[in-house]
Amino acid sequence: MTKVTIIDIARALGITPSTVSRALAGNPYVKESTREAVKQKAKELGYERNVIASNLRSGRTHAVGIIVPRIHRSFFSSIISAAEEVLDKAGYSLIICQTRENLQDEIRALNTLSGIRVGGIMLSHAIGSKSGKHIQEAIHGGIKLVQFDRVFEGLPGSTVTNDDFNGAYSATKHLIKRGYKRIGAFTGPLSTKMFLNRYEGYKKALEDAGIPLDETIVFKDSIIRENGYLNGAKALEKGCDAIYSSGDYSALGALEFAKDQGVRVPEDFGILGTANEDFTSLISPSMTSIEQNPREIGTKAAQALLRLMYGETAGEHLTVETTLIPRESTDRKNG
Amino acid sequence: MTKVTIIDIARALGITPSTVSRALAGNPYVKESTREAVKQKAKELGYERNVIASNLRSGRTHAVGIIVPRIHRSFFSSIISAAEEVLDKAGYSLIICQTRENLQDEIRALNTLSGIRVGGIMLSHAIGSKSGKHIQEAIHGGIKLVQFDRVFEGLPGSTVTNDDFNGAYSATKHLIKRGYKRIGAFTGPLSTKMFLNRYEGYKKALEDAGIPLDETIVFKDSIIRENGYLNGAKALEKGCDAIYSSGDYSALGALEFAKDQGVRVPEDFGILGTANEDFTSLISPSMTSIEQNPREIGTKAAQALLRLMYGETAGEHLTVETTLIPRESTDRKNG
DNA sequence: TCGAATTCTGCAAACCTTTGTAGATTAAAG
DNA sequence: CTTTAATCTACAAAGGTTTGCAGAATTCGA
Repeated sequence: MTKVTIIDIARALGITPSTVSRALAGNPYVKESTREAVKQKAKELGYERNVIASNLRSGRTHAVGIIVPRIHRSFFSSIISAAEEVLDKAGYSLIICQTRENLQDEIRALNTLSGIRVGGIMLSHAIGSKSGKHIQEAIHGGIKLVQFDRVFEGLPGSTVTNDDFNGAYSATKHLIKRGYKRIGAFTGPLSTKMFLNRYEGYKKALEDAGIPLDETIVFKDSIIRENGYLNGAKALEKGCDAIYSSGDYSALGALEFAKDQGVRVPEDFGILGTANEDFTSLISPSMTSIEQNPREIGTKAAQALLRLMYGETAGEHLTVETTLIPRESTDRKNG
Repeated sequence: MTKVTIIDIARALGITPSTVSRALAGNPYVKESTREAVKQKAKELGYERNVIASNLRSGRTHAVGIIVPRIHRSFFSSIISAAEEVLDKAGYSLIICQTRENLQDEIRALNTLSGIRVGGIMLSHAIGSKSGKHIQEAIHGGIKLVQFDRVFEGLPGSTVTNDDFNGAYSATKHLIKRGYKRIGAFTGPLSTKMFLNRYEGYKKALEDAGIPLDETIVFKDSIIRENGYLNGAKALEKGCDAIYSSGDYSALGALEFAKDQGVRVPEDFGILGTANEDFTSLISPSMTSIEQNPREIGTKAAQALLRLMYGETAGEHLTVETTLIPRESTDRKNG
């Protein structure tokens, strides 16, 4: 049991706890010789500062929370990993909570963190969470907020999101450059801002290349593998020679359909996904994908949170660029 | 700023803080009507218990730490995810730390957690950590320890590991049943207990089937994809018709070599990996693999930690069974 | 109706650190 | 040798909760 306190040190040296506290805290008003003696004795007795007591005095923990839908999704775990590195260096501990896409769990997590008196919260909200009201309520008492990836508007604090428009734009442009002529799109519900932005990027790239938009080859229910398979069939039927997909799994579905039908990829059919999941480099043919750079999202979100807590900003909106990773599934000789 | 305290509630009701505290804590000695009034007033004033203060009084945080090499490795993030669910239900927060396989970071993490006065630590040690000495030192003061996956012997507390012997045994048996006759093994350094156990399981399965062990088709440097490719070549050269691998990535390498050479999988060459990485179900042919059930490891580790903290045990050694996931890469008609 | 048992509540200390204020000591200046 | 300034240290309160002990109120049996 370690229970050496500054009182023990003070007693051993015949001085008071306040002096010991100041000596340890680096207060310049304490004599050098005293400071040395204190440090010496502290080490000798195996003193360990009681963080809880010092937190109580200051009213705030040296911890921050991160709330994500699912920890084990590679996108989120990469963000967490990067954020942890930044926060650890700054002397903050990271408390982790997951919502399983569920509003109730999100509220629970917010309450827990606010109860612990964390200095701030990094949040990517659950699908089941339809407005930011409960978040607004939970972040009283000076708790700072950084939203990343999935963002509600109208909340205080900072945000970090991907530049989805440009990601989709450069993806589509990549397909055009490779000589594909009739490029279909896989996307999700356009009510979600992220999907909308990607769709806009896709449209803009077509427009800039003088290719008319054909809404019959835009598939707005393509976020899972099965639908990718089905919509891949439809796309081929409608004469597409390439697909830009908002996700890797739906792109994989289309790839599987093509292989099943003996359609050659990339020669006759180009496929490009989004997220750069691990498997994209491991399957055959390997799949071109848009890397979202989750580590950078995590780093920026953590740094933004530190700035909020230090009072260096009242809120900022950061974007993280995406990176095109070209692979075999679009690697055909220029048209 | 929420700064309603039990003192405010007490004052508003004309009673004392101690009664309020007891009422809120569910102490049976407080009158039902008083308790109701307290709860009512607490809600009315928006009271939020100051966890820091209560921790200071009790000397212990309602938090536990988890230390892993890398958060974003799917095996570990699944463990973390499952552990979080158990701990959250029990009212504990989970603080996350990563070592990046580095001893220095591991020591830092241990010190941080011990400084925060967590109730316990779940740990899978870094490769760079060669003995448990620094762990021993850090877990003074009643902090409980659960080691999982990578375990040092001789430390207090509990452990949770896979049943590697049986996993390898049933994997090898699966290959034998499918009619493969000459089964090679991919493994890592046998100084690591985990690899040793798997190797023993492989040997036992051969022995039970009356197949003599041939050390020339045991490849002890096969944990990465590249070596899997190279050793896949050697194995085929030596007449193997199947490979049991301690990892999925090296198995993938062998699979790629077979495909490059036109060797048919599973007809002429069976391949079986370990870890059941995402990609194993996504590649073609899909790969049979040993699932390690990381979620179960996480669940058991968290439960074991709770039992330690509640004083229900002084230490236990749990194993998690593995599960064979049969897929195309070994799916040939019985020889 | 009285005493004892039971149920309930208050007092005050304890958890350990930080910090404003005031007092003490030393050094420098007159 | 005294005054002023500069440097250092002590005192005590504050931060909010929990809990052992004692005392008050209530209930019950006799």
